[in-house]
Amino acid sequence: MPSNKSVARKAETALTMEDLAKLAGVSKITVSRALRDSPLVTAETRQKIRTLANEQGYRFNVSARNLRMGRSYSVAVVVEMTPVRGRPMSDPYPLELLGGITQELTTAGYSVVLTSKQLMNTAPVQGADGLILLGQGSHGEAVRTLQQTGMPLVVWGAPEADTDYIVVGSDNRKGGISAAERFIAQGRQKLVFLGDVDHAEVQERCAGFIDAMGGRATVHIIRPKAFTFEAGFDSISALLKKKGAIFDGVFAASDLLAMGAIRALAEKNLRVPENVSVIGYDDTPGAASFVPPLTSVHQYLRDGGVLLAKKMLGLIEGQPVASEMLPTTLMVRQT
Amino acid sequence: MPSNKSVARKAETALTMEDLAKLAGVSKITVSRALRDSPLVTAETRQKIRTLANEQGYRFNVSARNLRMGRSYSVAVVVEMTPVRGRPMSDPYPLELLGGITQELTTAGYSVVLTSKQLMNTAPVQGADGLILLGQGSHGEAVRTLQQTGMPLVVWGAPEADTDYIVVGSDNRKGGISAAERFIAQGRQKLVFLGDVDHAEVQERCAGFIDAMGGRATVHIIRPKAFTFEAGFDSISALLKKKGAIFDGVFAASDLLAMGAIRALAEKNLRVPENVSVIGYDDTPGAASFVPPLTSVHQYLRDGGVLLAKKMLGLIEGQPVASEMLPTTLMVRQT
DNA sequence: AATCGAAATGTTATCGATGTCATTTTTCGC
DNA sequence: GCGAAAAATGACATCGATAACATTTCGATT
Repeated sequence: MPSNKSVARKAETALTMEDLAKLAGVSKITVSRALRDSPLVTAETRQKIRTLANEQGYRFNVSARNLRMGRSYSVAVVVEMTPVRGRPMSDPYPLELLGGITQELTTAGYSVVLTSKQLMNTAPVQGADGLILLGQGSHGEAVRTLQQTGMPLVVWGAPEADTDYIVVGSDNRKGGISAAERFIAQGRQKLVFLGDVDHAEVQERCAGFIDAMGGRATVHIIRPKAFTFEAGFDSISALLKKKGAIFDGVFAASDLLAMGAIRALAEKNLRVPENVSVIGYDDTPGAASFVPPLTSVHQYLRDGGVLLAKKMLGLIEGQPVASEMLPTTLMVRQT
Repeated sequence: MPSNKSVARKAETALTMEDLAKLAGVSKITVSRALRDSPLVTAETRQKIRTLANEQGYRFNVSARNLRMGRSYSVAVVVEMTPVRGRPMSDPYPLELLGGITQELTTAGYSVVLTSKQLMNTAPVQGADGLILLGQGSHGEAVRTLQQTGMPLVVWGAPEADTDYIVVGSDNRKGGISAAERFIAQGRQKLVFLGDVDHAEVQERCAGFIDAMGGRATVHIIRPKAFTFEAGFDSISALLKKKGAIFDGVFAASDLLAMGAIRALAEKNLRVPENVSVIGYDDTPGAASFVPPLTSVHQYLRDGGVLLAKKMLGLIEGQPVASEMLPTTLMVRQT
């Protein structure tokens, strides 16, 4: 049974490496080395000191190391934390990215400091070793200003033309292509793309989709403003009312749009996928449990977060780093 | 036009207070005081030093202060950053809370360190001045362990019986009451509550709702497992198929449920609100732009975040702090 | 057994800001 | 205009960990 020495100590002032050193009968630098797994210390003494540290409930003082090292071992992440019009409700997505980022950076010994555009000039952000930007859509000028500070910078989103900062994003073009490939395999002839192509990412999906179809089918584009169930329902309902509007496949820019579309089709007694095949985007939780289970393009957001973090670590360590797009996977279900 | 001295300096080693002191012809402690708005320094010299600091692009060294002060001036926030079954899609809600927390803490000079349950025993979290827990549902034993560390602790959620930690949450009971009051004012007689009452927060809403009705109407409870549009649609569709099931009001535990309900009613040509009145919960963005605009119980999540942060700051400063529930507001629209 | 070199450990100085106490400057009453 | 109190400023030590350099210990080779 372990002693409760450590608990008893809690009230007292915090232990330092020097205290441990005295207890172990060594110098404090040896303690430092032991706790950092330095090869300059015997496996034996390392072990001795580590167990001692545990017993005594030693807590490493981050500030002291940071001061000495001239680094903060922290990365600031800029997130939009208020609901944004246009992508309502459907968005646990920044959270998933954050999950990946946090996991990777924390494991590497960095802390993740959350911030927003408005708070960027506060000391903790200014003092961070790097900056990760999670925007939706374009960043442009804001990024340019940030680059001038020389702080390592990584951005989530779609790569833009003439920029030289590191971008990590989901390959929307390939997402569109994978949807097209499925429709080709099914021999669909008259297709509908459903989504606001003013949106940069949606634009990419649409372009990849059309290019991959390569004229094997007609593609009619409908551009609802929102990404919601409602918008999908209404768009397809309206389309079905027009006589002569016949189609056998729908590729939607979000799962909610796709679900709305399916509901609209069902109301007109069109069967999915027999009459019309439908593919959604995002593979949100809920797609799989929808009735019928929705075929959807999966984005690896958590992996995206991990990748953002890895790029950042690379930049901090001065390694060569390049932008990268993540693959997508078409999750084939029953639509 | 401002000089670019500061830009020129960037490449060099960072400025310290001592450097500023030399430039200003004072001692470094005076610089320290000036930048902290200490009353021990003349308004004049303070101004002089501040402008100098700006010109030179001085950056405060957080680590040095933290070491000296024996504090980290950081608060760790524990969030579940993977999608959780049961509350799919519908959740930008931790983000809104985070927004409020970040705003308040950062403004108060603290940094917000993001973390997860798995990463709690890493140094940055261990060294934080406090811990905010954003869970959904119960915390129980986990909280108890944390309390033993003596670290200030604030939790988001519903207050539980025999606990003594600080809780901030939305007053679900009052949310239910406000819905009831509206139905009473409208003279509705046969009501439906739509939501999974196994969920602690939903349970509260339902209880408040029924208590406030005080027998003025019958309340039939339907408990879909999910909070989705789909679930709402299916639940109400099924109910409408049963003959004899007549009702003139629906109170749903989420906006999506309410929207699904409305769609189901519309399919049976029941008019909202003439035949059936519907009230949702959360007032998600999208509720207002729904057709028809949805009446919903608004939760002040951002304010919730701010309040969490304020309680935390209070705890850190040793002030007496109590748990608190936030009010809700019934946003009356057209349903 | 003596010597050399590698391995292990120790000593000292340092990172930048701030509390404590000492010192200088200013203010104000008579 | 002098002295005492108040206001403003400064010198020094300090927080805890680590890099650079110094020293000791140990092992192997001849």
